[in-house]
Amino acid sequence: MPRSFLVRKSACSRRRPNYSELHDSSPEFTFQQPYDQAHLLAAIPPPEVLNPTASLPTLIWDSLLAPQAQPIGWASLLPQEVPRAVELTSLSDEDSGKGSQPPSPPSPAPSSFSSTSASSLEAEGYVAFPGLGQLPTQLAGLSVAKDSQTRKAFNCKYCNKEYLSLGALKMHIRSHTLPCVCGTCGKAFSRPWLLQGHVRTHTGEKPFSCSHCSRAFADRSNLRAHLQTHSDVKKYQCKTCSRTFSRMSLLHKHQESGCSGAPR
DNA sequence: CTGGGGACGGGGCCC
DNA sequence: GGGGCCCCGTCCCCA
Repeated sequence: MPRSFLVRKSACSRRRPNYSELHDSSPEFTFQQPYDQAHLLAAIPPPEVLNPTASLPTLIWDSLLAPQAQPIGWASLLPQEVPRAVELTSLSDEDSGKGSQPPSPPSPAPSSFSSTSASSLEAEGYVAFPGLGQLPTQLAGLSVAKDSQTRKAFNCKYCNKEYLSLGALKMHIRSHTLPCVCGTCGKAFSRPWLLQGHVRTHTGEKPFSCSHCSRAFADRSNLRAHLQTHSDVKKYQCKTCSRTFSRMSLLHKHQESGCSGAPR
């Protein structure tokens, strides 16, 4: 699915995504530059708490994921560096980065989503939005439908997508409201860890390093893709010519350009 | 044209 | 049931 679904690629510094058009204030999460280098260094957690490979499934290329492929330091730059955050309602959310994250100060404050019974909100015709308090269901873009049986279905009013659970819908709605805003460039994201990954583009932090070469990556997925380049047998194979590719997109390109059928 | 890196999205699993 | 975390996937750009 296109990444533009949530946030259309735009120069970060150019515009603030239409988050503000959906509601008018109080981003749930913000990051802001400049980051304190001392914090970046001091925040490197011990290896035992960094074990991003622990839960990786066993795939053909997983053997390449050596222990070095670990975050070498997630900068816990947040607590001191969110001067513009109106209310940092959930620090733990911010720590829930895309990759495995080092420990962070516990956050007793739950997000506004979880602080109120969804069902009671629903019953009252209200829905909670991060940083927004509660909005009338109609304004929030939430509609509740029932199928022909007894099971409830939750429809997003922004796109009419249907979900079977309120939780799934709430998460989906975040993709419309984009509550996580970068304090540096104003770009908005649906989830804290997306913002966290984005912040790395500002900080230059690259916690995921390749065990086979000196490269490091800010994104675990990109490391995974990179590891494919070290493998003779790559993950994606053309059924016609048996040629393998490191990425699905490359395989698609290969097939679209007309596979000759001859092995290469 | 191909390969690879960077950035980022949603779905789903697990706790 | 909700949130954290991870995987898979895609698009864009560049060499």
